[in-house]
Amino acid sequence: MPELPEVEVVRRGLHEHLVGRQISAATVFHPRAVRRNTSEPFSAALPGATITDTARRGKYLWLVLDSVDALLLHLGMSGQLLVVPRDASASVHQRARLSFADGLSDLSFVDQRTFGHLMLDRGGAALPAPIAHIARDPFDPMFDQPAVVDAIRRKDTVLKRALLDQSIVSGIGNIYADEALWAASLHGERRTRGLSRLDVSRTLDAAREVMAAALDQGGTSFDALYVNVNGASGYFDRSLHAYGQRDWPCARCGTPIVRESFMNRSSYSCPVCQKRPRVRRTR
DNA sequence: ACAAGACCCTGGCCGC
DNA sequence: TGCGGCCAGGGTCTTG
Repeated sequence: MPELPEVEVVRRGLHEHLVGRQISAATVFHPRAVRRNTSEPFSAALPGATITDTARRGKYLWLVLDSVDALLLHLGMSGQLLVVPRDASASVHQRARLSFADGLSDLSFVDQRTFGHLMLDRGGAALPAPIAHIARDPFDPMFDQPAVVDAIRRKDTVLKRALLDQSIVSGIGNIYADEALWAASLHGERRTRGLSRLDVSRTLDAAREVMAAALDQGGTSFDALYVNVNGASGYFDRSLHAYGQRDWPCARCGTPIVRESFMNRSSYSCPVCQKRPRVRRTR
C-alpha cells in the first residue's frame, strides 16, 4: 500500500532508469488506468517526448517531459511501476506500458485493484493542474508546519481524518497515520479543535520521522503487491508499532494493541498509551 | 462551505 | 470443494 515513502522509492528508481530516454510508444490496456483522461492523448502525445526529470508531491509522482507535458502517476493501493526487458511478457494486471527509442527496456504499469491511474497534464506548470489541490508533504522544503498545525486545529473533525486529508498535508495514508498517532501517544478520534498546537505539531513530527525511517529501509510492504521498480519489496513492516499489530504488546507499555473500525477501514492503537476520548453525548 | 459517507476494484482468506 | 461475504484502502463524488 504505497504511501509517501513507497512512492518516493519508486520515484528514485524511475529517475535512475528513465531520465534522458525518449518514449517511442505508449499503450493503454485498461480504461480505468486512464479514467481521468482518455487513452488517446497517451498514444498521441507521448511518443517522441523525452523524459527530462521526475517529481513527487505526496503520493503522486510525475515524469517531466521535454514536450512541456507531464505524465502523472498515482499507484493507488496496488500499483507497481516495473522496468522490464522489452520482450518480457506482460503481467495479467498490466494496465499500460511505455516503450523507448533506445529499445533497452520498457516501463510496465501493473495494478491489480485498478485504483491507480495515469494522467497526462498539458499545462506545463511546475505543479500539474490535476493535483493543484494536493498540499505539500512533510518533506517539502516549503512545508509550513505552523500553518498546517493551525489548519488542522481549525477543522471540525478528528485527528486521524485530518492526517489523511491530502488537501491539508499530503503523503500520509492509513499505515503512517496509525504509526504517527502511536508515536505521539494520541488517539485518532481526538477532536482537532481540542488539541494543543504542541500535540498537533508532535504528531506531524512523528509522521515525518516514521516515514523517513521507512524511506531508509525502502518502504513498507505487506502483501507483495507493492514493489519498487526492480520488483524488490520493502521490508519496513518489521518495524511497525501499531498498524497491523492487533494483540501484539505495545512497545511502550506492553498492553495488547487493539483494532478499531474507522472510516470503513482499520485503525490500530494502544488502549493505554492512546486514550480514546470520551464520546460527546448528543442528547 | 464544510464534513462525512458511498463508491470504485480484485483476489486472498475465512467459515459453512 | 464451492461459494458467499469480508477485508485491504486512496481519492473522488455525492449527500447532508
